[in-house]
Amino acid sequence: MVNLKVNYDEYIPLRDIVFKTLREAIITGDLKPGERLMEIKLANELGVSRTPVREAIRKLELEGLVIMTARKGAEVAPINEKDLREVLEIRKVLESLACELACKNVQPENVALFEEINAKTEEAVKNETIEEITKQDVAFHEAIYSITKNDRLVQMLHNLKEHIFRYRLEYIKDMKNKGTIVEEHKKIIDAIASKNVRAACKEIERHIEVQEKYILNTLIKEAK
Amino acid sequence: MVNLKVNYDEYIPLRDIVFKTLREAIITGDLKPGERLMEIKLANELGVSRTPVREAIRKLELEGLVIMTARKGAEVAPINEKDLREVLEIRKVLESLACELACKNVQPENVALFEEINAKTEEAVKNETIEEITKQDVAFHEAIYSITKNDRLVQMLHNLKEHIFRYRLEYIKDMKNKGTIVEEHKKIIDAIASKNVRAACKEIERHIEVQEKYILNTLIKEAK
DNA sequence: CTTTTGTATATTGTATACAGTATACTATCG
DNA sequence: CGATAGTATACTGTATACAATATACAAAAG
Repeated sequence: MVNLKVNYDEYIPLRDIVFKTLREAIITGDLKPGERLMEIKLANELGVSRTPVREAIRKLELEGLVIMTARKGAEVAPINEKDLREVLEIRKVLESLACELACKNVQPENVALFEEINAKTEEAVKNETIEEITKQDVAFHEAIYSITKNDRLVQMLHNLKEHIFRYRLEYIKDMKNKGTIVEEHKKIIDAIASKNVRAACKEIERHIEVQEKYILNTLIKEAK
Repeated sequence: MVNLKVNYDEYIPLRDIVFKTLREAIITGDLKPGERLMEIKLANELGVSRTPVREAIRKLELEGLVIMTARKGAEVAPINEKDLREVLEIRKVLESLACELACKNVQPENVALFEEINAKTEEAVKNETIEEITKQDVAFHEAIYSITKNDRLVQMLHNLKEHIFRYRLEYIKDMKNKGTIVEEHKKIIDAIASKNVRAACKEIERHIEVQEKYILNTLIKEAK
């Protein structure tokens, strides 16, 4: 008998496509803070009916990317300093936990991957290709997540990252900061490689604090 | 002119009522792990149409209380040791963060409330009224949350607590453990009152680890 | 008797319809 | 001219209808 199996992952309900589409639009700023999400309009634009749009909005609501007002509908959640501080405060301890777990589970091949990613990051910094820097930065954190063996933690970090991406675009453009990313990552790699939990946590927290300062600076500058 | 204002909080969409109802049913075990959530059946039982039921399920899905299978529908998420460990691992660092923030913001009147709650807990332990112990235990943690000034953290802790409640019912029944709750809470109160971040974090983490052991014990016993 | 195939039924996925509320605009009154 | 009431429109909330897929059972073939 031939071993055939339908890949259930191939079928994606419209609601999930709509969900991802809207989420992306919010994160990139295509849909701006305060902008209303009108079901019929979105349904027409996406070529679907209201039902999948509504279901997608329910999910965005729980992720905190949209705010509901009864009988008025959804609007894109505002971005502000308080929200950013809250998210980063939480992200700091969760990334720290991820590093702690990474220290426990790390294998030589993981370290090799970390270093490979960081080499690519360094290259991207030299070429000043912002998109590539961002991509490699994400890859680096993902590489850490992948060895935590805590799926829920990974999921939560992904969710937080979505929120941060709404701010971070500006941050990463700030040239002064780019060189430090590679150095910071290097310190984190060394700490994890030597299974030094305390150092790994300290470094990742510092790494996020640096980000926080830059993003907040950008925010404050923009507000002026 | 009379200052009248419609209270928008009074209107609650059916989807939210259904959501809360189903969540409660899952947490209490009314809906058992693996049980299918069939839309028409639930809609009939609740006296509503499928639409609000579906939207409620979308939220439960994102909270991780139900698992979706494409074109087959939702079923109540299983409870198992891995999931519990993951949730507790995360909860530990988030409760710890809550304590840290509480240390920063604590006022004398907050400490008074903590002690009032703990006195009630002690009373409940003496009377061996399990329901009251649980209620006061929740109140204690809520009291800490309320001074963190991080709404997102509070929301996340609530979500995690839902998951833990699915296990904790058994744990709290175990008499041997009851006395220690009051002692542990006392240590946490003292640490927060004296703004000793390190001690507060240590004590809350230990507090959760004790819980973890008891719950895991119960789980393993049941599995046999 | 076992396996396969066909068919009926149940269930989800998606679209549409209807009802009620909010919003914007216009006309009327003071 | 300003304020208020009336009316039309737009939008959400909820229910229902239709389509496609999954499941269960029975009949037929081997």
